[in-house]
Amino acid sequence: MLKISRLTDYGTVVLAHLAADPTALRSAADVAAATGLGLPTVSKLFKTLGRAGLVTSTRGMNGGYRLSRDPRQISAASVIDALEGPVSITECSAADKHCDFEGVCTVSGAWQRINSGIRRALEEVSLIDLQRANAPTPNFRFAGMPLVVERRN
Amino acid sequence: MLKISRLTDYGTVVLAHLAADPTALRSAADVAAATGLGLPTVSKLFKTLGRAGLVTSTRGMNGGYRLSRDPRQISAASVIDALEGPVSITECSAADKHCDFEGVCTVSGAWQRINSGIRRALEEVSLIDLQRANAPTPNFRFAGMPLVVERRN
DNA sequence: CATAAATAGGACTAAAATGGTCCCTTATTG
DNA sequence: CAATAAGGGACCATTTTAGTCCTATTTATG
Repeated sequence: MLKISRLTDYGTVVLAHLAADPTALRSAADVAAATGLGLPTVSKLFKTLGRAGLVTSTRGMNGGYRLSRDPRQISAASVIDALEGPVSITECSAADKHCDFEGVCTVSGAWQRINSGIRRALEEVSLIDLQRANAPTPNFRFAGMPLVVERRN
Repeated sequence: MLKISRLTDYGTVVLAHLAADPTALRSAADVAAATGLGLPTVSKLFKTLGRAGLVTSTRGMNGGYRLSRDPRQISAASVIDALEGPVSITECSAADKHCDFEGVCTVSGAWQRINSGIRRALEEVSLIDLQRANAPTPNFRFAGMPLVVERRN
């Protein structure tokens, strides 16, 4: 457990896809087709990622999305921040949250340290790392026949 | 985000309480009273922690729970493992899970690294760290009058 | 030996989070 | 002005989570 949500996982997939060619402008539909995710889902992801400043969008015909900065500068942490809100292992370790016990419960100190450790691990990995080896969807073949891969959703 | 569940958080609280005196046998009711958590909740936690081997139980009158080993040997990771199942940041990075895309999606490599980083952070913190400074519930007072602290659930 | 105090196991339910879809609006191009 | 994108947000089904409760079992004790 201690999972990121499935949407966040998908978020890294679509971002990794953009990272493959950071200058290209890709429509949500293109990315959906390339990744096998549903268009509405990809759309929703990009909207959120746009608001968070990880991608920039161009509207209108021939519009689409591209990364707002070098993929090396986009960490797994920032993706999670964008799609799930700031990383904080417990409810009370979130910056703005307060539990009625915070005076008593000084367990929080250790959680803060754990939190930093986790955050460090997440900062250290960039989109480049996520994208590396995430080859463009290969064509599966069985005995020479192309295989159709089921969509993910 | 990237939170542990509330139950897991509570789990560390009750374990930290046991860690305060590792030799003492404490009933679920005692721990509930001391921590301000509900008895059924504490009970449920101990049952699960028992199955995971983190606490040993004694049944019958005057029974209760104690840590099964030195609190220094009980890491935050093991508590999470016990209450939420093994730490794995994405669904497919869990040992037994397989997603139909694992052939294609080599994003997984990076997630594995992230996972190890997180796990390391969680291994490094023991119950001792969680317990330290988790003082026995203080008596709050306001202008000399004792204050009642609401139960957490 | 009966009773009370504990844990053990698991069913059940209300509430919250999640994932996915859809609809309507706005912007841009040709 | 028609077609194609993104933007914003509502909506609903499903799953997960938290918390409670009921019944069985174990053990100390008067």
